[in-house]
Amino acid sequence: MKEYNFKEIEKKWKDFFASQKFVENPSKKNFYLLEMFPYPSGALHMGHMRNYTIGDTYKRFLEMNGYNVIYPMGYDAFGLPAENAAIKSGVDPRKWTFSNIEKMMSQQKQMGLSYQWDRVIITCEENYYRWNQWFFLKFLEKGLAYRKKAPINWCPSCKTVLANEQVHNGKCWRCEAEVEIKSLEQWFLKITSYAEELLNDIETLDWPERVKLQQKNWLGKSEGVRIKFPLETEGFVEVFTTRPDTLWGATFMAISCNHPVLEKIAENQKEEIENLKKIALTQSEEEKEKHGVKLSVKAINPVTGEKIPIFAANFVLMEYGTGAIMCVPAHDKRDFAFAKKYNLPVRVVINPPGENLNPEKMQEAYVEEGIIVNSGKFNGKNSKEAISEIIDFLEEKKLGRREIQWKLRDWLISRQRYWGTPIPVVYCEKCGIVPVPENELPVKLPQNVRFTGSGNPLEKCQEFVNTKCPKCSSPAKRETDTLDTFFDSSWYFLRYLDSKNENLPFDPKIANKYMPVDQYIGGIEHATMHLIYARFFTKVLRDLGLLKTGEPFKKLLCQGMVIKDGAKMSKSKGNVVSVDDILENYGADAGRLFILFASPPERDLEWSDEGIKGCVRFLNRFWQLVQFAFSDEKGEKLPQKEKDLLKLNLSRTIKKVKDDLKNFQFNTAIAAIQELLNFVQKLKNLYSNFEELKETSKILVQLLHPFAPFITMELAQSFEIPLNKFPEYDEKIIKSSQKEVVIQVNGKLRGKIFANESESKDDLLKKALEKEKIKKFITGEIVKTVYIPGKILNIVVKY
RNA sequence: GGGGGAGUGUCGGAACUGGUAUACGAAGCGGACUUAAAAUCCGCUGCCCGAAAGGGAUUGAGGGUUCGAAUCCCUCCUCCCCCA
Repeated sequence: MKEYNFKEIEKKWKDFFASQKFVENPSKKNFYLLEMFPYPSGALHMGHMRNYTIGDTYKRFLEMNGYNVIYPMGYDAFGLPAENAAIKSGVDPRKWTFSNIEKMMSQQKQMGLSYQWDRVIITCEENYYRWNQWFFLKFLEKGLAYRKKAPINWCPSCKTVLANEQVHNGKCWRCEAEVEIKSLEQWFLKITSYAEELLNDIETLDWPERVKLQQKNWLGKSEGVRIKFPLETEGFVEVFTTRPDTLWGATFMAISCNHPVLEKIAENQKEEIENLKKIALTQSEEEKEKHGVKLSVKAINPVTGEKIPIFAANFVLMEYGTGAIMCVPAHDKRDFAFAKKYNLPVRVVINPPGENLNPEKMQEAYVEEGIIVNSGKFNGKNSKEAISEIIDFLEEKKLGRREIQWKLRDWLISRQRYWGTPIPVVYCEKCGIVPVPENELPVKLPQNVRFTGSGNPLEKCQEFVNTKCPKCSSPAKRETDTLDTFFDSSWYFLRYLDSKNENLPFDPKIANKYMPVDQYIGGIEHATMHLIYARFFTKVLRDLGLLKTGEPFKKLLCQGMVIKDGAKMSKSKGNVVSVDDILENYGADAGRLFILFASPPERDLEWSDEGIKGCVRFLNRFWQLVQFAFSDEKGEKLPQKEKDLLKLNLSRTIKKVKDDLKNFQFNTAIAAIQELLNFVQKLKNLYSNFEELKETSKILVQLLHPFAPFITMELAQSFEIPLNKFPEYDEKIIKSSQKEVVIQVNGKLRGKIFANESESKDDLLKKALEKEKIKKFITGEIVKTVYIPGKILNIVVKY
């Protein structure tokens, strides 16, 4: 008998799996299955392996159930690591990236992933990023892209811009110099104009609740009111608040140190305010202490008529709301702390139910809802319920108006980096900002640049920077910023569908046929950024007439992390398991099987070397059994009872595996197959090569195929087992089978009786009472019996 | 600080809609094969009492609803993730 040699088998079939093409059978339904494409950082890690194993298993299952499945793969190839490698070791980012892609692709092929490789896209290739530029121009035309000043992290020693994650405790990650905040003109996309729609459409998505919630929080819609506070001199300052129920308790006001009103009312305090600005810039939100400069001019609380002090404060942002807030120390934590520090009055306007707060004795702000006091005609009302009434009152008196605020900011897409999509605009002294005409795309990334680690290499590349104005042909300069790589990943799923199109990013007819993506699989870390940007992009493309759908991903599965020794795998912890080692030592089938078996997909997966050995053992037993079934070995006849039981178990297992796979419950599906194998093996030990063993093995091979494609493919070829259809089960056999009914006395297990589901309660009770083991617990009068057919009979006895 | 998720044997994890808690796998123990080991195969294996038959307690802690709770409700504890 042939031994199971995974190396030989996997080598034999990997190219076959990698050469699969999408064949559209019009009588079958289409299904678009998508996995998040990787950043080509070097080699696959276990998180990738988990993501793709889930996808490929599901894809094979769908195909066996009669779907045409679109299953593409690509590489998110622009980004910082390539550029950092160039700075560090002088390698060309392009070469670095492509050699990583080659490595990762070969690993993916070794895993047996059956991607349609003819669709592959690599975002750093011209035929991809030119369409980024094309989209940028469309955004510009539609008024959805604009320039404005925005703060960036600047390392004065490396002379470069840093991403947030490259700033560690206010210092540059590479040279540890203090990071400065600089203000630069940068490009933004107006994602905020889609905020309302992005929020409303969340309801239509079949996504995990926690991701939907994270998106809602990220968008951060708050309904409130804009209130005018007159100044004692002249003019007014507007504040935005979601808590107008506390307006009567506003005893001071805080405004941003960049607030324009300061020009008028704080001329004599300029120096103090400048000092405050410095604190605001250098400290991160977390460690920032609340500082304020008391202004000489006071404001008037519009409902109490009281004069209240104004502070320029470092914790009020000009970007959010109106750049000014009303402060209610009694009912807001931050205001309370500030009031204590500067010795400001605290006035209670909301009492907890059944209690009267004493402002002098309060240790902390009372932020909950309660009963309104000290607020004129609203006294005695519930604070939360009264909010809307109070806003009506303010609108009526022309003191304020209803307003909606969002936490969502416009999307900053400028990166002062080389390795990204050049933003296709030109700066001309005469014409200003001029978009590069469509027919001149792509604006190519120059190849001969130097990476010094200081500044953006594009700025120093003269043949790139110097150009002619497309409008007036006078000398002009190119934009040297490149696009955020989230731009690339916001539409890649559309390019897959028509990856070779030379005239358009994709043909709308083709996209409309397959969009939206039916199932998207990826990590939870993308719950906000990528998944919001892609949704936004899709809506814009819909409004450009390129797409019918406004939502890209119908269903989403977020897989958990792969951990080892209780911690996330990372180089610094030294607990990284290499994908190459797994494939080399245990094989792709065993690796896939273990990943799916060890934990349900959405939960974290604890890696275990012992665990994967268990999967190797299972595959070995599986191989041996099927080989034996198709050998010349003779067997005995199965007794009728065993025959029936085998039939029942087959149907039950097929049903369970099918149902579980539909719900991504791979772990229990595999357990069911193992259970079946254990059962069949016991029959084999007793009856050797019994007649039904061949048919049973065939079903086992078919059931296991989506999980372990190599071993099953090899067996299928040897013994002519079709793998194009998922096996079928007989519902009748499952329904009519006898079930073990549990007999309880007062809720405690006292015995078991086999019975049909049609068995009557009285008959079963009679049978139960005949049993000595059960009878002895009936020590009093039977008050009640509860019978769930096929499950339990509970006899309730009174003592 | 805000939001979310999770606590079940020695470990990873099962348990349908409230209905046999611990499926499946790992580890452990015993046996077979072997000169020996590994591999493989067979059997046992959550805890307490008991020689056994059997019985009792048990799903982070405490309480409640119910004939019946890992599952539903309340209070509390611990861990993880995301956002700030």
